Amino acid sequence: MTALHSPFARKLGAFVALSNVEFDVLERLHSRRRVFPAGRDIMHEGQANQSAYILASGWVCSYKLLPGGTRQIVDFQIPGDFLGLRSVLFRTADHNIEPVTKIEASEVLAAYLINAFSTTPRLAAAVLWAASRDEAMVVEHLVGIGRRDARGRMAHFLLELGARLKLVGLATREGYACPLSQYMLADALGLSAVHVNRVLRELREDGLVTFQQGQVTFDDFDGLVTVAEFDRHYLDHEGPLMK
Amino acid sequence: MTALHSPFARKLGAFVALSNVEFDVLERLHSRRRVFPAGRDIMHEGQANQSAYILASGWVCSYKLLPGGTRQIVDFQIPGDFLGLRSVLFRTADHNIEPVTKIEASEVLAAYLINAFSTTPRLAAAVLWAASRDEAMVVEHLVGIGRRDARGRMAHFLLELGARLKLVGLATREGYACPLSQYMLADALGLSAVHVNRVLRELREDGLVTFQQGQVTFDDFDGLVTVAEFDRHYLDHEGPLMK
DNA sequence: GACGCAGACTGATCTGGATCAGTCCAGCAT
DNA sequence: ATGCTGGACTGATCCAGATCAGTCTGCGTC
Repeated sequence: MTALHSPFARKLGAFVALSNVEFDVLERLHSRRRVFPAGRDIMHEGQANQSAYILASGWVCSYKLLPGGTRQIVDFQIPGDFLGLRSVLFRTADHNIEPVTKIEASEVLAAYLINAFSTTPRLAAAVLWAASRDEAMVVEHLVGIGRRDARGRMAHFLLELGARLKLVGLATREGYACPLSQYMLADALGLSAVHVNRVLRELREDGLVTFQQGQVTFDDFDGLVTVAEFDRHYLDHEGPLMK
Repeated sequence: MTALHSPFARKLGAFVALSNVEFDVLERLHSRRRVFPAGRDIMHEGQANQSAYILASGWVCSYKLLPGGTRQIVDFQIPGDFLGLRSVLFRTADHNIEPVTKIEASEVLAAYLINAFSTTPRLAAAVLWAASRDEAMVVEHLVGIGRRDARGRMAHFLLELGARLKLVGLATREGYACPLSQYMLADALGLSAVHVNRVLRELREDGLVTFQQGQVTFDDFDGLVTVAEFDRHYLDHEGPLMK
């Protein structure tokens, strides 16, 4: 059953047990499918009247630029994730979105969404859940940057990404394919690219993880969990909440 | 008209122009009002089946603890803010909540909320908006910790708090009352208490802000905005979106 | 009125990670 | 074949902020 649905519907289905009608509304939500090339931003901070998207395939990152020229990547999105939901709610985008790879995404019209809430109110709760899950990830990211050292941050980041990808079938306990450059890791983790490189080497030399040629390999999963202080329950919400 | 409503209804009213019926539903949402003393946590990470609250008066902070013993304060909540919405959606709390002062808060039952979404779907959008606004603040906080230095972080933090408090009538352009200790600031900004003290002194000596005896005074608002790289549009969403 | 305690504050020292200034590839365009 | 570009990688140096080890209030309490 789940295999028939989009990653997005699958994700929401993990929260509320959805009826066929609700699944239908969901699938019809993403009507206009579009393809974007890697590297060129699809959304800019300050831009008004942006539409939101649901990511179907590929990776993107959301980031903010500071006047000083540095950037902070807030999060990466993978298939099934919302892109720019806040930008719709706020009428003007409060962050930038750049495809890391070529992506496919379907446009979601705000009016459509509100309308779906009226006809199928449980979807409102489900979308609220998805938004809260995103927030939880940003919070975890914040804690990492505020209180973990570079090694811990990197370890935690690689594990979290693994957990998220596993959920959509793109990772195993062994590892996963990862199209991120060390520069992007640096911008995400609040480090310099130079230091990212060193930390990655350390982790590799300690036999914990290897990140080379776009491939993350867990050499010692449990060891990595330890240095990351990774909470194994984080992100598994054990089955639908609302029946 | 707005003065008649709770801070929470006021906040949502800033997003959707609410009908009287909708206002009524909103006010009935927070039924059971409770009082909690300062200092003793009202929610613990890992705790199941927590209820959510809407803060009516006082300050609280949400934080996470790391195994190492350090803590990261994720955000402070002020009147009108949701407490622990994620904990309800996830069934188990993913952070701790500690009242900074004595607080009054009204319990919100999940079933009640879902029900309100069905009868008044526009409220669903409004709550989603409020949740997104919270997320936007966490994101800004993340960017600050990741890419701003200690001075900038502190300056930005004090300005943001000012902006939020002004919205509920608890601050002016001159300053505001702030019950936070330097230790709390440290835990929020990812700094040590010692360094918070020094940064605060620097900002005071530079004639930018004074934070003494629970009182924040903006000595040079524009100067502060400059060192904080504070976006003046951040957090003012210029009137109701949905008419 | 002394004891205990929490918060603000300070100086001295240490260190994680930034910054600077590169090299060394593997494409890929000319 | 030659140059160019972007990412991975390295060594040397520097500095923002942590840590350690205090002092100095004011305030509650026994």
